[in-house]
Amino acid sequence: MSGDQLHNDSQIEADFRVNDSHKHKKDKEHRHKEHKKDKDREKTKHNNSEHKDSSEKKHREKDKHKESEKRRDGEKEKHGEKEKLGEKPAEKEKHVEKEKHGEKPAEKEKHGEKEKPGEKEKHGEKQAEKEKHGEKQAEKEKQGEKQAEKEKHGEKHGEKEKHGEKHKDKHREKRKEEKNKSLGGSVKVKKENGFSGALRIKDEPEDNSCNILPKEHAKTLKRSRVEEDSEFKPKKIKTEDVKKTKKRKQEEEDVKPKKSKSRNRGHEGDVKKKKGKKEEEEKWKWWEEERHADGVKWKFLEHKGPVFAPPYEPLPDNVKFYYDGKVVKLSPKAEEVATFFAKMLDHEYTTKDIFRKNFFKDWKKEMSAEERGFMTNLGKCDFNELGQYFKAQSEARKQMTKQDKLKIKEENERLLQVYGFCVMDNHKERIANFRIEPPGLFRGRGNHPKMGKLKRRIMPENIIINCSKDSKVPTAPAGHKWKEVRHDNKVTWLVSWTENIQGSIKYIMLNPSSRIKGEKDWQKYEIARRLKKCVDKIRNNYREDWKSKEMKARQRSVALYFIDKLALRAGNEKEEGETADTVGCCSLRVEHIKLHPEMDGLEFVVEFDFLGKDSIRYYNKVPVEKRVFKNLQLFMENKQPEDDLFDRLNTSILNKHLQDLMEGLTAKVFRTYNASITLQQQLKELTSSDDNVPAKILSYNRANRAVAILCNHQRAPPKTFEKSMMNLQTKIDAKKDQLGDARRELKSSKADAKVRRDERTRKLVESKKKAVERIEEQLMKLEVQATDREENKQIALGTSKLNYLDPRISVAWCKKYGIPIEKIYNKTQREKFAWAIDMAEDDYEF
DNA sequence: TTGCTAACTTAGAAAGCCCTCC
DNA sequence: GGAGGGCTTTCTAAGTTAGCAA
Repeated sequence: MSGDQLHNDSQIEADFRVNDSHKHKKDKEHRHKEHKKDKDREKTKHNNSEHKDSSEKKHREKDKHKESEKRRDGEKEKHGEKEKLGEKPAEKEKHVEKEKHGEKPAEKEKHGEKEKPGEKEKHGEKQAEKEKHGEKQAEKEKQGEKQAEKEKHGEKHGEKEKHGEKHKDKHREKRKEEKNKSLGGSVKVKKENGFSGALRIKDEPEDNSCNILPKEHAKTLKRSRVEEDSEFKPKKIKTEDVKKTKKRKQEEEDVKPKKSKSRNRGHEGDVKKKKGKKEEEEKWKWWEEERHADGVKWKFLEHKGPVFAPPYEPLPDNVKFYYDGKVVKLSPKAEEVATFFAKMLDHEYTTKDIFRKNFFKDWKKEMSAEERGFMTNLGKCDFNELGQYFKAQSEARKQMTKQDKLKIKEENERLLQVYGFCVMDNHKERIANFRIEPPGLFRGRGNHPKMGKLKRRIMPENIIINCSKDSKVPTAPAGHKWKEVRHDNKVTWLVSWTENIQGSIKYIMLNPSSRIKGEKDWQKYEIARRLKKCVDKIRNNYREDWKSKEMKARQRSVALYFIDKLALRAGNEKEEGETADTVGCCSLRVEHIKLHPEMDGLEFVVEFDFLGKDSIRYYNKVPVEKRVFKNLQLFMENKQPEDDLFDRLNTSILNKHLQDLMEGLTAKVFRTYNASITLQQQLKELTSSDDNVPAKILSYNRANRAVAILCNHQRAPPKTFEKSMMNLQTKIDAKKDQLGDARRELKSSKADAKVRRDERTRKLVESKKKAVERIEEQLMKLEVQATDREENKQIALGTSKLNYLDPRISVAWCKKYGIPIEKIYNKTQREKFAWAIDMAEDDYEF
């Protein structure tokens, strides 16, 4: 069932989301009103089956939660320290009783306040050990239940109230069904990736000292740099290489043969090292210079402003639009929006109900009153001629003469030269996206409730320019003016505007090769390296918290365990009806996991199934530690599928906690850390110095793939995948035949040589031998290529390579095994990672 | 503490470009 | 030389995080 069949009434969906930690605008607006209503509802909640207002409901949940918290807090205060430990006298007695009867350390640990921290840790280990090595299942479970019972105390009451009400909600089932459909049949749903944690490397034999000071990590760098918190020193100004711009074209020329060589799988030929080296020498090595003081992003910034989308060109008269079979000459505005739809006719989007509904609604707003009057049914609109016209145009573009193509290319190059660069602190830097997004129809991913809405044309009057006071402010297009000119050197953007779909701000920023982006990237990996030093401590810490008396701490620790073990994203709360229903760790709902005490011969298996960022499905079956499993059971107790799994947790709470554990630590850092450490470890495991270059590259790709799988970087299999695999197989078969022939020839020449014993035949044998070797190598390369491609069918390597893998690991690997860096990073990637390529030696350790 | 949002990173899809092969 | 196909680049959506204000 396709995702568009999901309900498209976002209100309905919003109505039945029960989440006591959700915060919404609506809530705020209605806060005072709701508060009053709340009390009344409490009285009548048992018959309350027809609530229509989600914000009301959420607010109620929130208040109940608060009340429950208050109750607990009150109790805590009353009972002093004992309460802090979550244990009432009676319970304590029970506990002593249990100990008498030979309770396991697990029980003791629950009451860990009695133990010294060191003992605690030991206990934790022992416990894990014991659990692994055959404590009786039944006993364990019983224990877990008791524990859960106790720990829920003081919270359960509120929870029950909450759920008593929830059970009444008749629409919930509907929502559940829809969610299921969404998970099972959304457009972007991919095959199960089926990985377990097997690829993960969790324990580094490194010292586990927790180095939390950012200053320390700087020592590990090749060159020292000014620390974030250090006093600002005026940056050394390095004169810009004036040739650089002119050289760009030249460079591209230089790179062409390089590219071609590196792409040519048949040849392992050297790249043009000399030219490459020269190129790099002339690059500005910002990483050898001092950084700006904290917060200051630049001292001088000058640019030419953005490039606007070309104005709309009306359709030629012979291209007709029909409504209900009759030709309709649309007004210019309506026609423009109609062309947006027509250009997407081949796309699945235009078949989706939500898309069509949103489009038609917004299109109507652009129509004249007359058009609006009679065009009331999108189904009666015939865009086919328009669609064909655009297809023909696109074909014509492909068929253009070389000269015409060159003209366009030159014009693009001219635009790039004018608008594609800025001057930042005396250096000419490339801008990433200097073109303003053209108008069109919004293409949200997954089941986005706003797909199909009209993305309006951005005008200069919508644009905020950011540059330095002493720079030449870009001039607005004739007859227009900028919305605002700002001089804010605490931000990195050059241009911004607010888009109309989500009301979010869009920016024009610098290219990843720029100093400003590179520095940030470098810093990101340094933070991840700092995490490496304290990750053991943090892991021990969260393991301890699995036994905490505080529900919040338990949830936090289990969530952190997932983030660490499974590289899940933090999972911010999202506004319902505004975006696709996707989740991350903190926003997981009960319906997203299934608990299996035993599965496929493994104990305590958690089955995850949810849509993550970009509505990419995350499916994984993971054996977890018993304590995690029991905690999950506890978190799910008395909850409905659509309730938050971690109802006491959000990303803000989690990140604040992480900040206390290590300066600069956030949930995201775990992804970077685990990705990089996995790459390093996998490279060590997979690379053999005896291998030839293609085999080593296959090992690299496999290591990269392990990370991509860990991070769940999926892609839709290329449309031409099957065909290209078949072609490759044909090539392999042909090569095998060729090899057979060559071997036969070698054999016969050898026989010949035995008889004749002359120089000529001996030489012939030699050449036949070489031919066989050459073909064997070619065959091996093809086979490696096939393996690589097959393994890569649904995995996207680029995202992890670009965003999660410390490039110095790759650089060091290349240096160590004599692999040209061009085999791993293409030109753009080399530009982005210039800092790493320059500074990492073959012995670099992440 | 909560809500809001600016600023930035991360993400997959689509478009564009260029190489290989016939 | 042009068709096919793979790699690169562009595009922009969708996340995360920090910081501010009430």
